[in-house]
Amino acid sequence: MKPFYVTTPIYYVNDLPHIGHIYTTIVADTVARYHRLAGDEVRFLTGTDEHGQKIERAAAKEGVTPLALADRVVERYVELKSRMRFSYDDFIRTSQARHQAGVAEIIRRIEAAGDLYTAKHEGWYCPACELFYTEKELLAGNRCPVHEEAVEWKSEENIFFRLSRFERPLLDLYEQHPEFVRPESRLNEVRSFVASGLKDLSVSRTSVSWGIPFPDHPGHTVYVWLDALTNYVTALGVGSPDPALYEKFWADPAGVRINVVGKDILRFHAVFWPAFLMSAGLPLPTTVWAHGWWLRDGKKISKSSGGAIRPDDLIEHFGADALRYFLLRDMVFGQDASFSDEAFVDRYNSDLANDLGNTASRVVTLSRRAFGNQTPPEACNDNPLIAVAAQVAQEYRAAMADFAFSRALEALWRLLAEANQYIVAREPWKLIKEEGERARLSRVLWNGLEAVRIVATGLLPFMPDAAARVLAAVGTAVPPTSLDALAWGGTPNRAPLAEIPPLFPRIDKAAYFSDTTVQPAPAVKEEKKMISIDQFFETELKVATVLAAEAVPKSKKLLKLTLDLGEESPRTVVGGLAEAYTPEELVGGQVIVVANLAPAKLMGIESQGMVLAATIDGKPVLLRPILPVPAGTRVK
RNA sequence: CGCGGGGUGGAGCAGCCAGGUAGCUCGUUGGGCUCAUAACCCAAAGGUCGCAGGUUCAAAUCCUGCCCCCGCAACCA
Repeated sequence: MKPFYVTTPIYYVNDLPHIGHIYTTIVADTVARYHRLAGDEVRFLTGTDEHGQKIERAAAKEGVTPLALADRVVERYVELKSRMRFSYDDFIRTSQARHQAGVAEIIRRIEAAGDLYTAKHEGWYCPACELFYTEKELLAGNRCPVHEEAVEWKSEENIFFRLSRFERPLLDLYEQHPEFVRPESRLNEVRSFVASGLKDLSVSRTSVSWGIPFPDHPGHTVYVWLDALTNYVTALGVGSPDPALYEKFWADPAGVRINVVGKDILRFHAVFWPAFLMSAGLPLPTTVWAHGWWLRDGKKISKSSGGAIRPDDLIEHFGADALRYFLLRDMVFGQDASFSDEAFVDRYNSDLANDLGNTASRVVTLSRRAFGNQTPPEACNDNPLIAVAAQVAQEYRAAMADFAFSRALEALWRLLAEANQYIVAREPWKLIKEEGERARLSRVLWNGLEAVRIVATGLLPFMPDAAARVLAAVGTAVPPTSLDALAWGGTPNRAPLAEIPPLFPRIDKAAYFSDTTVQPAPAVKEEKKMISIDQFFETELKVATVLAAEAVPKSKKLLKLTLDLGEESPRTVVGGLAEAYTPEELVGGQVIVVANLAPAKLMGIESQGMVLAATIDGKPVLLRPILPVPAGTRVK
C-alpha cells in the first residue's frame, strides 16, 4: 500500500468556518476517500492555526485567554466533521505541545544548517497596531493609517531566515518537478515571484507573546508562517519520541504528500515552506495544489457586502452531500467559480433529482415489479453499456488522479445518460407485460441497476452518505471498499430490493426562493448620539469653487481638485469622485468641503480637505449649492 | 508598464499547454414514451470562439498588438 498524505491548511481561529474552509476540506476529504478506495494507505490532516497578535488582541478584548477563544472556534470546526462527513485522521492545533515540540525541532535543524541570523529590523512602528509601516503606508505627518496616531521610529532585533539562499534551489525544484505546484498556471506565478528575487525573511517577533517561544532566543516568538506551515510534519510526530507516522507518510520516497491550499496562500506554501524544509533537510511535499475562490454571483465574497454564502442554510436545505456535490461539480478545480443559489438548485434538480435519483428510482421500481421485490435473476455480460462503463471508469480514474473533480463527475453522468437511453430503447415496461420475455427483461433491468451501481460507486468519495444510499437502493447493501467495484458485473441477482423513497426529492424552485428570500439585514440599533451646536461648528464647512480638476494617475476612484475657498491660495483636495464625475464637468462648479480636516496623503498627493457627497451604491453624488455662492462661504 | 483571472449560441461553463468537423449543462421550440421524482428519450433552433494582424495546408487553440470585464494591491479624509 502506497502512503498517501493529504492536508488542508490549518485554519486561523480568527474566523468562523465559511464556505472557503469547507470547500478546501471537502476537496481534501474527497481526495482522501478516493485514495482509500484506490487502495492507498491514506492519512488526512486538518487543523487550526491559533497563534498571533490578532487572536491575542481579540481575546484580550473579550477578557478571555487566547486559548479559550481558540477552543471556542475549534469547536465550530470540529462539529463540521460529522455534519460534512469529513474523514480526517488527525486534527492539529498549533497550541498543542506536540506541535510546539515539532516546531522547535525544525528550528533547531534550520539553525544548525546556518540559515538563521539576527539583525535589526528598523522602521516606523505603531504601538497600537504593533506593526511596522512603510513610509508609503503612512498618513501625512507620519501617522498610522489605522489609528491616525503618530508612529514612532523603532528598531527591533529579529531573527531572519536566509530565504535568499534558496532562490536557486527553488527554481531548480520548479524546473525538475513541475508537479510541485499545480495547476500549472500557478507554477508560473510562483516561479516568476521567486525569479524576481527573494529577500531574507524575518521569522521572529518580539512584540507577540501568544505564540511559540523561539528556541534559544528568549523574548522572541516564532513567526506565524514558520509556526503554521510546519504543522504538516509536526502532526506526524517530528520532534516526538515516536516518529513512525512521520517515517511512513513524509519520509517514504514512494509516498505521495499533497498540501491542498487556496490560491491566496500559495506563495507561502510554494516558496517559504519548501525552503524551510530544504534547510531543515526534510523531504518536500509532492505537490502543493491550489484551488480558486468561490465568488458570490461573480463578486468576491466579503463579510460587509452581506452576500456571504451560508453553509449552514445550504446543509439544512439540501444536505451535506448535495453541498459537497455542487461545490466539486461546479468549480473547475483551480479556477475561481461563481456561487449562486439558483445554480445550486438547478444543479441539484437536474443532476441529483432527475438524473441520479430518478434513474435509480425507475430501474428499482421496474425490477421490484417484475421480479418480486428482488434484483433480476439474470445478469448480462453483453450489451452496449459495458463499453461505456469501462470508458467512464477509466476517465473517472484519470480525472480523480488529476484533481479534475468536475470531469470525473461528468464522466459518471455520461453513464447515467447512456443507461436512460438504453432503458428507453428496450422499453422494459412493455416487456413486463409479455410472457416470453422474462430472460430479456431480466438482463435489461439488471443492466440498468448495474449502471447506477457503478455511478454510485464512483460517487462514494464525493457524497459518502448519498452514494451508500443509492447503492443500497440498487441492491448493494454494503458499500464497496475498493475501486475494483467500478468494474462491470457487481450487481447481485435475486437480492432484496426495498421500495425506495425519492433519494433526492426535487426542489420546488419557486417555493424555495420565496421561502428564503434574502431578508434585509436587521437595522442596526440606531444609537442617536446627539451633539451640541458647538460641536457641529467644530466642523468648518465651506463652499468652494472648482478651479481645476484632473484624474489621479493610476487611480480608479480619485480626482484631484484645485479649489478656491476664498483663501489666499487655492487648496488641493483629493476625493473619490472619478467613478461618477469627469474632471471636465466639475470645473467651474461648486462643491462643499470640510475645510478644517487634517490633511492626508492619498496616492502620494496631500489632500487638504474633504468634498461632501452622498453615496449611492458606492457611487458619490456631490452636494453643491443650487445657486452660485461666493467661494469660502460658511455652510451651516 | 503594479500582480492575477477572464471574454466561446439566451445563461453558466469545458475545449487552449501537445493546432485538424466548436462541445457540455441549463433554458427555448417541436415530437415521443408512460417504468420513474412534471421525470426520461428523440429532434430542432441558436455561435463573427472580444477586436486586428501574423505563423500555418489548417488557428477558439500558437505569436504580436489592442479593447473590455472581474479580483488583489494602492487611493473613496
